[in-house]
Parts: sequence; C-alpha cells; structure tokens
Amino acid sequence: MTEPRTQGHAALTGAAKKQARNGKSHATIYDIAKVAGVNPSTVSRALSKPERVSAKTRKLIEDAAAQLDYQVNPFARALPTGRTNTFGLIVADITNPTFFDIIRGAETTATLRDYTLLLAESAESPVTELTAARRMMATADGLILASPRMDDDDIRALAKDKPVVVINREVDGVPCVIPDVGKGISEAVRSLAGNGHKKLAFVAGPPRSWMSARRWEGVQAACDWSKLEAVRLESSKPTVDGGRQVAREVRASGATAVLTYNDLLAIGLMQELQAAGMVVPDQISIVGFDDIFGADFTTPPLTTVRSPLGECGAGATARLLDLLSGRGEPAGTLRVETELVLRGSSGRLLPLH
Amino acid sequence: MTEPRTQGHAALTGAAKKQARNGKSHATIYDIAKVAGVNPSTVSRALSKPERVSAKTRKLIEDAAAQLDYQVNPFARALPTGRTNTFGLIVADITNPTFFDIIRGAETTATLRDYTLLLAESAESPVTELTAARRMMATADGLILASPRMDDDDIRALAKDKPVVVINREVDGVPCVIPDVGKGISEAVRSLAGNGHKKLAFVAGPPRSWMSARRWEGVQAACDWSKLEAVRLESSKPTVDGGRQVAREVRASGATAVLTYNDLLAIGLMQELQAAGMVVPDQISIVGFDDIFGADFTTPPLTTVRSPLGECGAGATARLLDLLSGRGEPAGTLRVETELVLRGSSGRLLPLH
DNA sequence: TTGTAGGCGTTATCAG
DNA sequence: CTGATAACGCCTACAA
Repeated sequence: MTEPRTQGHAALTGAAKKQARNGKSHATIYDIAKVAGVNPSTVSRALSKPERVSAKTRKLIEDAAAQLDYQVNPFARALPTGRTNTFGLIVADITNPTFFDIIRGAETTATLRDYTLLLAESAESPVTELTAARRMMATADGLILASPRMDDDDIRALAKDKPVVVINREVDGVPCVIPDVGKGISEAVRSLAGNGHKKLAFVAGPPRSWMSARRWEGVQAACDWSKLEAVRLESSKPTVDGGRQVAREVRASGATAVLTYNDLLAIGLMQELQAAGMVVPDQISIVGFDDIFGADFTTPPLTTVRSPLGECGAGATARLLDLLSGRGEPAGTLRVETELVLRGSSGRLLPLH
Repeated sequence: MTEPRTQGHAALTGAAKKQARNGKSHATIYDIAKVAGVNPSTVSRALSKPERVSAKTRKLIEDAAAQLDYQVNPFARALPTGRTNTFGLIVADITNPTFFDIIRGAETTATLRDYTLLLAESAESPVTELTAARRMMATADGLILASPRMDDDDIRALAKDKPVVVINREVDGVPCVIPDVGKGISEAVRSLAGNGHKKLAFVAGPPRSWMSARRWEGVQAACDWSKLEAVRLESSKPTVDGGRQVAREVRASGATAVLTYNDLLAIGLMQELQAAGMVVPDQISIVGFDDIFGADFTTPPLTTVRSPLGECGAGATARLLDLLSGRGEPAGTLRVETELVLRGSSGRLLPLH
C-alpha cells in the first residue's frame, strides 16, 4: 500500500549504501541522484539553491544525501565557481603575540560565517610575504594582510585580483582597518605630563613599519601639545630582547618617561631597568602599546595604549566577507579607537633624594 | 638563422600575452601549450614531473609559463589527485596561549615543506570540534587535533579517512605527539620536597582533558615517591580567572606548595594570593605547567614544567607530512620531554614567625 | 619523449 | 520545475 514510489530510497541498507557509492570513498551527487531517482543536476540545484526545487524532490534528495553521508567536494565546486569559502590571513610574525588577537578575531568571525581560515606568516620579509600571498590567492577567496611589509603597489596588485583587506596600515585604494592612535597616545602623554614628566622617549619599532611611523607622529603631536620634550630611540627588534637592549640608551637619554612601539619592548625594557636597580614608576614611567596578552602579568602591571587587535581581526574579516558577498564598498579605512589602560608602570616621578 | 622554431614564444609582447590568455584572468596549461607549441599534457608533465620531459621542451615550457605568469589552479589539480598541499589544525581554544606555540610550530614546518595551514578552533566543544574536523577533512590532506575533546572513536573514524595526528592526548591506533610529563613533574616535586614542603595541592584542568588526568597521575606518583601528601583541587576553567577563583580552596587546603594544570591557573592563583598579602615563594610555592609566553613576566617569575609545545606542533606536522608522502608508520606515539624551569615562584618555605 | 582521450565532481546554460 | 550537456583546469593511462 504505502510502498515507496522511488525504489531503493527508503529501503537503503548498509550494504546498499556501500553499493550505491560503488566502492568510492565518498558519495557524489550522482550517487544521490541514483538513490533519489532524479537527475544529478537536480541534486546539485537542490543542494546549492534549495528554493529552485520542489519541496517534494528536495526532501527526497536531502534524505538520500543524509543516508549516503554526502559531503560536497570543495574542489569540484570551486572549479566552476572559483570560490572556496576560504580566506587567507598573513601576519608579519607568528612569534609576536600582537597577532594572536588578530588571528583569534579573524578565526572567530570566519567560522561564524562558515569560512575557513588559512594562516601564514611572512617572517617580517617582504619577499616571503609576497610569495605567501600569491600562493594563498590561488586557493582563497580573499586575503587579509596584517602589518604587511611589502610595497603598496604589490598590495594593490593583489587587490586587483581578489578582495584584500589590510590591517595596521593604510594603503590607498585598498580597504584598511587601523587602530587610530591619536586618542590613546594623547591620553597617555597627558597622563604623563600631569604626573610631572618633562621629557619622554619613544622607542621605535621596525623601520618598515607603517604603524611605528604613525605612533611616532602621534607622540610628537601630543608632546607638542602638552609641552613635553620628545626624543626618538631606535630598537633593534620589536621584542622583549629588543627592549632590554635599548635600556642603556633610554637611561642615557635622560627621559623620565618612555613610550614604546609595543608592549614587548616595554616589558623587556622594564625588566632590564629593574634589574639595574631602578624603581618603576618612581624613577621612570613606562608605557607600552597594544595591551597584549600578559601585559598585566608584570610587576608593576604595564600601563599601555590598548589597540583592539581582536576587533581589528574581526573587523577586517567581516569587511572581507562583506566584499565577497557583494556587500560593502571596495575601499575605505575602518578606524578603531585606542585607549589608555592605566596600570602600575606609569605614575608620578618621585624626587631623587 | 637563429630564428625560433616555436613561433610566438620569444616574441610574446604584453598584448600577445593578454591575447594568449583569451581574456581569462589566469593562464592555464592550455595557454602555455599554445605559446610553447606543445600539447597541454606535455605542459602538465613538464610542470609536475620535469624529469619525464626532454630538457629542451621543458625549458620552452618553463619560459612560457614564466611569461604568462602561470600559477597552477589548486582545485583543478586537486580534483583528479585528491591532494591539496593543505592540512588542518584544530585547537581546543584559540584564546589559550598554550596553543599559540603549537600553531606557530605547525605553521613554520608547514611552510617549510610548502604546505598551507588551515586553522580552526573547537571552543572546547566536542560537537563543534567534530563539525570543524569534518569540514576540514573535505579540503585538507590531513588533520592535526590539538587537545581534542571528542571521543576516541570519532578520532579513529576521522583517521580512517585521511591521516590524523593528535597532540596532547593518546588515542589507540592514531599517531600521537604528547609531552611526557613524568620527568618534569618528578623534577618539580623533588625540588619542592627538597625545599621542605610536606603537602602539595594539584589544581586540575577541564574534566574532559586527557592531559589533566595524566598530570594528576604524575603528581601522585611523584609525591608518593617523595613522601609528600597530595590533594587534588578542581578549577572552574583553565584560565587566569579560574586561578583566581581557586585561591580560596588552595589556602583552605593547607598545602604549602601548588602545582597547577597550566600556567594560566598558576598566574591567576599567584595574583590572587599576592593580593591577599601572601608572599610567594616564602609562604607558598607555585609551580605552573607549560611555560607559556609571558610565564616569566610575573614577579616572581613563574617556576613551571615546560612542555615543548612548539616542538609538539612542529613534530605533529612533520609526522603528518611524512604520512602524507608515504613515509613513516601509521600509528605510534611520539613523546617529547618535559622539564622543570626553576624560576622565582617556588622555593624554601620560611618559618612563619 | 610526446600526443590523445577520458575523467575528477560540481555548476551553469539551455531546452523541455 | 527538471533533465541533458558542456564547461572548469588538470592529471594520467594509453597509444603513437
């Protein structure tokens, strides 16, 4: 009486299942078609645009797919469409915790929207970076470059191919997400000035870093405004070690307050200064940048200008995904606010004796 | 006289280049074939197995490819071969710095061997994890699971499909990479015992964590051997916050030494204890686990049992890649040594008054 | 050594 | 709404 009209479908056993798949490890839309008694192209349609298929056959197909434990083959799908639901993230240095937050933010919003994240690093090298970018471009639907070291032109060239979003740097004609250093820095400098400091040293980051240049500009402007003298010091590398190494120059500079390009430098600097017997913040105030993981592990905990890196990663990803789905403008910069996180490493200068 | 026999090849101009590609955004082996004056299949061969083509035509083809700025289409390649030079890494929690090192190690050795890393997280959920794993299996050549939360059976099922390597857990029949906690823990306990401690509290990690169980076993064994009393305390979550929350119980336990499931717990615990006026290590010794980034930022810097997480990531990746290229055995556990990193947070107990 | 032909699993374009 | 058929770009027997 209620014999199924589509033979095989409801009665599919484990054995039949295997047979239907014809020994292949994965079921294809052909297998589904056979089981559901329809044409493969109908299966394809039912799976990718369900609204263009009658409810009845859709159900038929979905059931068959479920029974066969069907999974689309992304390559086969990518071949005609050119899309993979995948995007690349290239960071300048995996070793640097700054990027952890960015990665995290990107991964989270990616998964949320059913995209997979491809990760690579450039090891701070423009060449490696470009290579990695090219490779990813082949596989991914789009690209996010965090603190890229390659030329603006290279970035624009990439962006002509597929959507590209840049983090921590502004490139003309390419959508960017950057922390706006102005607010955070001026808060920091004002706080320092309010605590009686007269001379501030800025420890710079990598020469090729766009961000480092912006931060130094911000520092100069804020110091100007607050009538502080500002000097710029070079660091060998933007790491804890680099911070340690720059300690001598900091002392030599005569500054009583230091603002570093990033937290790593600040932490290294503080360790070295403390090891030399200086008391932070009584004798010198130290302010970092970014508020990375662990910035509050130190004693005293580090005062720092927080960049919402997680937000940057998430924002860039959202931006990219919008671009991929046709929404959103092709260029323009998204600015996220920075703010001072006042902790123990900065404060009032104590009279020497 | 030396007129090129393959017309078009040497004389290709920018315009011709575009034309050869027929308006398409990317050159294909057909375009190369046309330019080089050979058959597409020869191009394919020349590119994938250069030794099976005469030096002359190879050069011809390579030049043409270079001129056309050819890049293989990974999907087209993956379709017949089923391989993508890509592998997935799923971590339990991107938020947890423990995994930073693993990710870093994996990415580094992946790039070195010309593989691309796909990253996803499970948010500590077995279900999410399985979903992510399935999705990646479709795209990737293999999978690495770091601290997986899903069932052994699920893992084995995945491993039947494609190569899978597990980090931080031992699963029968699946290749694993795990830090061998024995050495590190016994070093830690011996050091504590040598400093006069009689009672040690172990703060456990997530209930589903295989590693947490192993560490507690190790602690018990070592304490037994060193004639220390060991008690086990639960933590709400393996984070800094979790560490803060467990501080009360630690004090109530009467233990003078604490070993925590991970560094995050140790750091939170230390912060809370210090905030309550306790002096570390004079009144209580704290030993963490893993030696994560930032473990030495604290004051005193954290004594910890180092797990070479970077090595784990790198080792697992190497293992996977070997498997993928046919080398290496399909199962077996790779153990990496742990060791005590003696820093300031542990030491001799001072008499109370 | 090189060319020919068929297939990998899906989507897209037409007819029906 | 559904079915046939031709791409998509590359690989790989097999034949020349």
